[in-house]
Amino acid sequence: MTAKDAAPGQSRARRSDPDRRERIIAVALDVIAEHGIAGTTHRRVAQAADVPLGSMTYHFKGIEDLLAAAFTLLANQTADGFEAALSAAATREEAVDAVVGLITSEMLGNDRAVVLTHELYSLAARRPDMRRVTDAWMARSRDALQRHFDPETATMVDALIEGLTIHRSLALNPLSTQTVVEAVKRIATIP
Amino acid sequence: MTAKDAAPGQSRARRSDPDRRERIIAVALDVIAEHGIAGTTHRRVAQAADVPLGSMTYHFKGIEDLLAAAFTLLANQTADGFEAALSAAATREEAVDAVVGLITSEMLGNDRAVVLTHELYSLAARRPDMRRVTDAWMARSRDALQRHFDPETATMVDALIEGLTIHRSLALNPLSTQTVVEAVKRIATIP
DNA sequence: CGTTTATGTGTACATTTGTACGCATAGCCC
DNA sequence: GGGCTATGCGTACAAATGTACACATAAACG
Repeated sequence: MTAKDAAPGQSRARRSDPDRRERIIAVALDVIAEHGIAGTTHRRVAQAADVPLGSMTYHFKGIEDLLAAAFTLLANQTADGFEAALSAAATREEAVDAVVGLITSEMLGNDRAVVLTHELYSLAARRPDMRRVTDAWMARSRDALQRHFDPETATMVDALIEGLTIHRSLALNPLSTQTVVEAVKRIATIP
Repeated sequence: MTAKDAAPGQSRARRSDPDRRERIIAVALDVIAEHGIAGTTHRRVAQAADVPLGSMTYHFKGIEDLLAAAFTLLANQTADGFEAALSAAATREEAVDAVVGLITSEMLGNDRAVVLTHELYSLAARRPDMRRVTDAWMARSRDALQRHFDPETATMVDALIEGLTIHRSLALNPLSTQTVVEAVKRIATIP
């Protein structure tokens, strides 16, 4: 095919913006967050992204393909932020602070992220191909944590982050930051 | 067409089946676990429960109503088991063991329960009326834990259960029971 | 036993869905 | 500038879905 995109000097701008596919994927995440997978249709995503319906079948093999792309983006974005926060920590104390920050921050804790995570997890539990997305995500998280904690503790911290994030977003009286700090410290402190 | 004719008609008359509604609800949970909310339709549930399609609209106001009933059942069943396990514990050590048992047992940890929980959470995050189901569930869990732990610790343990359950079901190399024990002990041990 | 009533079901139907595909059109080479 | 081709889109269509509703029939009642 004409996949030769190294046209020197000439901006190879085709008919429309080449970011269109990426934009559709990003918008799809918003649609999923608002309506759930059950309410995510080609037409709704197309309208939200302001592209014609035909663009959907042109850019994606099917609705499953779109979902896969969207959740892959979610996993990468989240893992990026996760790694960045933990890489910035130099000491173990700073690492604990970073973990607390991740839980209480808007990155993991906002409603959108929580909904999307749940949708992805329930999908991954049912579909093996989606499982690879969560596997890669968890592997990156684990590695980032192991920069500061021993493997077993890293696993525990990872699980604790998951649980605290969920409970903070769902609970009637959300956990205080104080409690989050205490919990992380208890887990991260080796007796 | 055939409705007006004197068709041979219904040969499978099942008049007395007072548990039919309950059975449909229970079966609906299985369908949700297998196909997700997105793949849960009146027809699929009807077929799984071996009832005619008409029974669906007869017993439920709509598909949303069915989902609400199903998730309410899930919450009650799970909370019952949760309370039972913790009520049986007499000492703090037994309570810790009970928590570990809940995480590693089939009640919370099997794939079906995990999928259903995720589906419920993502639904609850989007729909306020579903939120009441999760609220009641979490309140019961919290109370059960507070029979053995101080309020702050109970909250932490609750979140930890959530996170460990999820990671045990999703992770490539699932956490060992040994690690679960250690994590619960660290959280439940007040410094 | 005949009539009435409440309960349950078969079926039709308007919508919505995913997807395919022919046509239009912009970029590129001569 | 004139064609050629890849790229993108409008639209059509079959399948599936939620839901309403006219009927059938078991149960209750006299």
